[in-house]
Amino acid sequence: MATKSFLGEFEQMVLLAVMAGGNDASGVDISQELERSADRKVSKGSLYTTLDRLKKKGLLNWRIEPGDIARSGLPRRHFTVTERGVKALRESRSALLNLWRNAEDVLGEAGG
Amino acid sequence: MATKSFLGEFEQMVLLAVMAGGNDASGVDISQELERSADRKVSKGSLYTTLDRLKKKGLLNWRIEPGDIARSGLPRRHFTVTERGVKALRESRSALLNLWRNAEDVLGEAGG
DNA sequence: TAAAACAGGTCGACAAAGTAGATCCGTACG
DNA sequence: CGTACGGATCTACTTTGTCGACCTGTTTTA
Repeated sequence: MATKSFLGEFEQMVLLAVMAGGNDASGVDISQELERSADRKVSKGSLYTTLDRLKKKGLLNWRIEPGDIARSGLPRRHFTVTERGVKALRESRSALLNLWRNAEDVLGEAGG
Repeated sequence: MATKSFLGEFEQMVLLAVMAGGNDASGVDISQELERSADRKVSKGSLYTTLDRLKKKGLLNWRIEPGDIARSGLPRRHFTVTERGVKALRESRSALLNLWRNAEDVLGEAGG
């Protein structure tokens, strides 16, 4: 368990946002999900940079969807969290859940 | 809501660890809690650096406890999460909870 | 009592993550 | 054409994350 690599806060959120719509999101989907669920506005730069890093770490992948639909013409990327990504997410969640549990007195119940 | 500042992953965990034992932890308490609940081993350097930064941001405070106890007459710091710290933690938790909820299909239930 | 062995902490430095603005490219529209 | 626009990339800078080495008083102990 030595060199476990932890997810940064934003990385974690991005990964989660990718999965939110069925683990096949476009850049726009992601930023909308982030804005909705985390009340967090991100710039394109921030988002794509993070997406790239996540891929470099093998936690995420994408395929190019040749565009001939809707707005027709432009290809766009569809992102998918990999197995490793899901695993990292689980670990991260479990750690946080533990910690929150122990601080519950002050933080208040998780449910609310 | 403009310049909301988000907690980094580690900062968050440290804050949580401080509260775990009643919001009055020593450096050692914190690193033990981190190790126990998050299965995460941290060096003194990492820990104290983060603690300092957290204080600089007003999310944490400490007082020096003059040492007069048994084997260690050394003074040590006792850390406490501030109101703002608790607030930041709550926000962070709520965002993550939302995101997790939407990704539940793949991550599995939160309860476990 | 000098010198290890310790506990608790501080420093300096560097890697990784977070963030945004300018820019680019192909398409739609007037 | 020229402008607006969605989608994405690049460049560059700030914050966080992480450590190892060093420092300072305390006990132990030969």
